[in-house]
Amino acid sequence: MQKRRINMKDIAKEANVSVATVSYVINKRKDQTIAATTIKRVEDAVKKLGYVPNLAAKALVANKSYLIGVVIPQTEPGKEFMFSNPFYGELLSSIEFNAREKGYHVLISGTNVDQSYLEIANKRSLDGIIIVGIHPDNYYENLITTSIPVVLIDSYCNNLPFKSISIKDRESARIATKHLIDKGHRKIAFASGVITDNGVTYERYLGYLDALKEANIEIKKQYIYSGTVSQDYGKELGIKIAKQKDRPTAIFSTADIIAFGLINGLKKSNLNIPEDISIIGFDDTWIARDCDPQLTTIKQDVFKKGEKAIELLLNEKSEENQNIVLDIELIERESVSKIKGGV
Amino acid sequence: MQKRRINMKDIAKEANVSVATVSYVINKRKDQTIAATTIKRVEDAVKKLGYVPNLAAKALVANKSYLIGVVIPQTEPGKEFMFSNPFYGELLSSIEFNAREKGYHVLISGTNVDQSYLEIANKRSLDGIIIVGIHPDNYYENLITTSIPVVLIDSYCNNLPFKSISIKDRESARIATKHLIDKGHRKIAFASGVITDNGVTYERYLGYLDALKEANIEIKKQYIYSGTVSQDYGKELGIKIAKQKDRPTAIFSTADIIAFGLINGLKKSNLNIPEDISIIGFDDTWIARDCDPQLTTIKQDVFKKGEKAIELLLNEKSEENQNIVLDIELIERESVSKIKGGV
DNA sequence: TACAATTACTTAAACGTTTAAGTGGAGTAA
DNA sequence: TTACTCCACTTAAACGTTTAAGTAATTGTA
Repeated sequence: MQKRRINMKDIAKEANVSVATVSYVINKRKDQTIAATTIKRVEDAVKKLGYVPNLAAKALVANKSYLIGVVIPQTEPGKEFMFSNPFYGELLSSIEFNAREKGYHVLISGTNVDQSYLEIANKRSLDGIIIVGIHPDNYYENLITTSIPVVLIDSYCNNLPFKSISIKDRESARIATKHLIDKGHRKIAFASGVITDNGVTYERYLGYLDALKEANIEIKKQYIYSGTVSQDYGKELGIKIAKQKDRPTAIFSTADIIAFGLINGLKKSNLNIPEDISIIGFDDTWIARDCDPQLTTIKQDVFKKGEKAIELLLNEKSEENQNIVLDIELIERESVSKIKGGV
Repeated sequence: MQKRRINMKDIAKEANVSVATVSYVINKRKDQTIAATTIKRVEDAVKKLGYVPNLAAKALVANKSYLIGVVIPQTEPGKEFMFSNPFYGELLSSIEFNAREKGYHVLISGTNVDQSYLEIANKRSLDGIIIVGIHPDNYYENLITTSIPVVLIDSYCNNLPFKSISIKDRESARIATKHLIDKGHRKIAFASGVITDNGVTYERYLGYLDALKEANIEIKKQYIYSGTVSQDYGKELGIKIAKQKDRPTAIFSTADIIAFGLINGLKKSNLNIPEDISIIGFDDTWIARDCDPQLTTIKQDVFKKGEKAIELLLNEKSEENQNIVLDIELIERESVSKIKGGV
């Protein structure tokens, strides 16, 4: 025999009050006056019977689920999440932590084909959706039609009416590239994942170009590499670059994990880092601290990214800035040095 | 003005049938006979009005939420998930994928203090809970009281009545250690995270001992290291081992990520791998493929682990084996060699 | 021809909350 | 004394489903 769930009715009976009173006590409603003795009776009954509210019922009447959907990029639809890049795992941790602080829970999901994620969101009456990273174009179009609040993390859909959190992507790429230029480098490569219109990668590409232009360095197509955000691509690329005739002396990589692969590939090809080639990464995940040599990189505050996302999503006050841009910091470690025979 | 949600009543009106009929059509109930023309009318109405079912209402009446809770270990309660170990990220991907295949969604959560996770589970009427890895002891005791199905992944609470998925942890550790012995090693170290009673680490420790005993090798306390499952610990340990007087010639590490750190630490101390020290890892995550040298390791099928977990959780047929043990495979790469001057 | 079975529905209660509106009674003001 | 305001509740509808039970028309069987 299935144990019946204890509900408000049971509490009401036990405390000798009506169900409404129980609801008022449990929700600590300020606009209702309840006698202290009654409150005590209800609270005792809750403890005695081990009452746990039924969120489904609450969701039904309030049309509010206390559920936040987080969409994480996947290597392929239906395949692995991009947790091989530690950045996403850390971000998810932060989102979950901050959501729970405010009484919300997190539903995860990968990129879906067509509008099925919105269907999930509606079915579940999600209170908000956080979209991390870049997804197919039509993904965003569908999103516009929903009345569920959306926050975009790390994508540039400036023409679309979404709240967003990002960092100074273009500026940070400029700073990273300038750091290499300041060390005397002029043959500077750019290594990234796929460059898409509304992605951070494109912004970082622009920042890279900015720095070169500022320093009057010619932009060379053969120094611009783009593949996937993975150690595998980085390694492959490292080996390729090592073989290249007019080799770059420094590489700006848009992710630590690519930089990590680059180091592997270059070292495998008997090049020394930073003596032969300087490398700068992006994100400052643990990978950066555990490369050999340790990675000079652009640090972003992942925890804050998650925190702000939840804040923005749950905040109804629309006076607030709807597009938060967080600061970054250049962390100098061992993978960048002055150019050989440099000034 | 907030757009009102389209519900079954609207569909019923549009299709000129009762709400019950709509429900029967939408749920494709085999035990109900509905005229083909009626089905068509209802389906057309659904499309026309863009009806999306309300899962909260469904959950309320059915006491079923189509929601599965996944508890992921955290570095500290309230801190980051252990996604720095890629194994957990991959596992979560698999769980989410397989859950969605069956119409369920995944709610993530970290380890919580006291019984609050169960409270969440009850509030949400979760249809199942998957607990990944090891959690504080009292965590499991609380879990027993619930009527929600629980599946444990990678923990050994044999005395507790939970379904579980694991691999042959003890056996695989024995195989790994034996592999080192077969290569002529006799000074074999064991490097792991914290060894807890019901954890995989303890089982692997036993397997390590099994192999040594089989080969009549004396067990030396100074060869048994345990810290945290992180590259940081591995690196620190590598440096420490390099300085040690009677250094081991091989190390069995219970996680690729520790092995990765070990390689870094040892190389930093000017030892060569595998020439000076052989290393074998565990899990076969991408880290194993991208160490330099590439890691010999024990491969486990992470996708299958997630798949079986969902299967076991959702399967009511209790005739089935309630403790699934998956196979592993030794993957030989570059980090293990015959002992120097060996036979 | 009578009645049983089948088909194709409909009716209405139930799930566990929230909340607007209602109800007495006590206290206060005129 | 009457009227009004608080206080401390209660009543009952509503949220959007599912489903057991009921019904009316049609078909099948003896």
